[in-house]
Amino acid sequence: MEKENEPPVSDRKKFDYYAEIEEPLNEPMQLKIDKIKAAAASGKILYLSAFEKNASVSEIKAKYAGLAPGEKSDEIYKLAGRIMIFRVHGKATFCDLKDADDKIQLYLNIKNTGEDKYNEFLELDIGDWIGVEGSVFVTHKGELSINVSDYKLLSKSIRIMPEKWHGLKDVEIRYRQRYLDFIVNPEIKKVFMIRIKTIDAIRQFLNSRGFLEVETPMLQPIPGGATAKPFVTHHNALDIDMYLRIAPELYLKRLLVGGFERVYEINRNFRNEGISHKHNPEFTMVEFYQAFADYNDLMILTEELFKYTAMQATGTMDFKYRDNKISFSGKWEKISMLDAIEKYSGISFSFDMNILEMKNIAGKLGVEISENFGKGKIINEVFEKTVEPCLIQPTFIKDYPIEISPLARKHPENANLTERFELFVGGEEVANAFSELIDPKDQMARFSKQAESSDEEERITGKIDLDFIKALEYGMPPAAGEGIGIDRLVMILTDSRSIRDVILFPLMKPEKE
RNA sequence: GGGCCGUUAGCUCAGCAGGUAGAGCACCGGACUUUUAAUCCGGGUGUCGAAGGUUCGACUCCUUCACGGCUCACCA
Repeated sequence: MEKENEPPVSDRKKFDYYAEIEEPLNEPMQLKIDKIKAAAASGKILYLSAFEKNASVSEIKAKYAGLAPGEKSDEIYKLAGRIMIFRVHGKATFCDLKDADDKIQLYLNIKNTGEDKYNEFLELDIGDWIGVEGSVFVTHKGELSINVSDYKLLSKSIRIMPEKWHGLKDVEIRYRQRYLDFIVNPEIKKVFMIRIKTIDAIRQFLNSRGFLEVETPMLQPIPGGATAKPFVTHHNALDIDMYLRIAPELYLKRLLVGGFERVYEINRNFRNEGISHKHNPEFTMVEFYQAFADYNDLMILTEELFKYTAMQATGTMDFKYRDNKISFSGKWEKISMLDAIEKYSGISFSFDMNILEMKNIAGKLGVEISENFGKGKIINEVFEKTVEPCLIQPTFIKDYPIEISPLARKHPENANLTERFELFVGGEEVANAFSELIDPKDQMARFSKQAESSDEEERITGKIDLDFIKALEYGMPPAAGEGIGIDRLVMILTDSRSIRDVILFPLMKPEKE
């Protein structure tokens, strides 16, 4: 970061900020900087502290929607926004002003503003923030406009805006400089509005069902509740390593031990793994727990939650996602994992089968099986390969093998299975839930098995959280819990190709100097 | 991490069997008092992602690297 030609600290006052912005400086920017320097030298204030506006563009547009060409209002409005484009016609000028939700055309006429003010206006640049005062009218061509009588520069823009017509297409710049993306590609705001409304709807729904929103540690001494590599950090004063949480699960369950019956948390989890169009290192989940409920209760609740959320966030239950049409309406299918495999691939697996026979079948399907895979893991691999891509409409897959479900309660009818379901939409998993394991002895046994696993990743996350076991020893009520990946859900609701399209500031590798 | 592709002006993109680049928008100068991608006249503003190599000569060919996209593997 240090530059060789950087002046010593004592000379910093003389340091020319504008000369250091970028090297080399393009001509349009250089001219803007010259303009700024000249204005500053003449005592002009380029960055005001506030502007008292009395209307927004969308309010004006709603109020004067019925105005006919040639008609005008007597009322004077004060609006503020960013200049997006100029159309100069000699002694009259049009320009578009964009505020938070919409944009409106400004009209300046030298006769109305006076010569000095008019000419000064032409010195403004695209990107500048201004406050304007004027009346509403409709042009000959039918465009609702503001006839500006006075204006103020509120904040000066130094950089050049991307192109007005093609916008900003370079996805790298769009993700890195999301603010520019919002300025130039306003349609992306719809995606993020759906995200905002989705989270809001989930809160409303859970609150209405008596769930309490809580906050549990993101900085944890032992990361648990999922199988994933954690981010490691260090607490200086305590001189201990800490981990960013991979899931809130174990803390939310402690609250059930403490007597809370329904809790939820909406926030980030962090997993130190690969980045892809489906994976960002930090992602948002809602996780909730309901005492005295089992996974069947949560299937009913989940279906209601998704339907409510979809309607609140988008106003519809029918979506296009990639090449598929998805509908949240109607009753959602519930099918066990083994039945689903039989339904979609014709293979009838059972735990009575010889493991070699299972490996054989899996091998024929082209599923890669490691030596150490047990029956449950083989079944899951076959499921992912043959069934998952077919689950376009919302489908609950239930009764997962115990081998891949270390925190779920055993199925009462089959000790190889658990009371667990996942919800699939568009061929992808969006929710994962189960009747919770509440027997400390059983939980300890499963943690120990994980800790001894030959899989390195499982071992890292297999550090046993003895305090959690202790909590269970005080008695946790029967409960069911669920996690829903909000980024994934928003991707479906907005037909987004990449998780980065639904995250405001997705992680990007730092640009090198 | 593997494979494939991309990176040229502030933005969107051309270009080249190897002779150091050109359009539109933006920007600058001029005309224009209801336009809306305003129009008309004039002006190209560049470390062709970075570093090596081949060559008389590289934006172009080769190698390595960086960043990004798609895809496979793993995970949500």
